[in-house]
Amino acid sequence: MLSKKTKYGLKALTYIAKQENRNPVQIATIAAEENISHKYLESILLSLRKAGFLGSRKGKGGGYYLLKSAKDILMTDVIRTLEGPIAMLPCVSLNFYEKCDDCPDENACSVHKLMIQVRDNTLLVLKNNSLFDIL
Amino acid sequence: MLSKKTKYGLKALTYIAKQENRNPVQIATIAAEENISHKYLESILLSLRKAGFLGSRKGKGGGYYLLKSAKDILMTDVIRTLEGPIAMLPCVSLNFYEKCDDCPDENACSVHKLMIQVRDNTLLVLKNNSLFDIL
DNA sequence: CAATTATCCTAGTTACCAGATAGGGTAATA
DNA sequence: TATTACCCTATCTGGTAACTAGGATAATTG
Repeated sequence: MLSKKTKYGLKALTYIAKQENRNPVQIATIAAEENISHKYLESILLSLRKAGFLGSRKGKGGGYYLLKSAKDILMTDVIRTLEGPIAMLPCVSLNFYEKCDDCPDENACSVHKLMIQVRDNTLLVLKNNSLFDIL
Repeated sequence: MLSKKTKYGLKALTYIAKQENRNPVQIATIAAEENISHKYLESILLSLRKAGFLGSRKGKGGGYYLLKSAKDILMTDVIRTLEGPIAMLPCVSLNFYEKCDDCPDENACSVHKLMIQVRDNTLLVLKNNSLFDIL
């Protein structure tokens, strides 16, 4: 299951990407329009800024804006930033690999093999979708 | 992420399915072989029995055994029993649908559409894999 | 029958964390 | 210099995954 954090983050990014002009969008605006808790959204946007997706400006007329083209923001990257691993098991994660306590040999594990298939199919979708694609 | 419950359940099922004969397998045996907490596994196998995958026999020589052919036990069914929804968002779940609090119109939600794609691709894999296939 | 075996069932416990909140600090603008 | 809006750290709270405890119940075997 995707966390609300990731869902909110994706919705906020699309909201910002949808703007006609390039003006920064304020947290309060997004929070109100997308029905997200203001303070919670604040922390999410902060993560997205630190990860290099967003830039920000303080003061009057400030807010958040995209740092790259929507076509260059891939779903895999956003999800890995906010959610963490995309795989259904740590032992099949490409970016957040972790060994299972219970498996002596993961190549012999039937669940492992199955989850690699799931992972690859999921990645296929997420890699081929940019922020631009989901607008 | 898949819970350990589901992972343990799948491993236990494959362990039972691997038996040469049709003799019941004891919880203790599976727990030891697969490095799973005995008591925890007990509750998992109970769920699988109630869901109709396993049968059980008490007393000496008792244990758990498959109620259907391994080919008729689909990954989708096992996962839905132990894990719940396969989809990444409640609003795109086929079997555990739930409306999102924040979305007034889910057909207008960009995340919603993306997650439908992910769900369909995941289902493709899980539907085409039975217990027999992952042995 | 009685001893043993192994499942059945209900009820905890513990630790973690997602989601949300609080409050002031800091920088930019007008 | 007043206002705006992001920046940052800390904290709270409810839910739940993972695991544990202990006895009841039923089947087998000698």
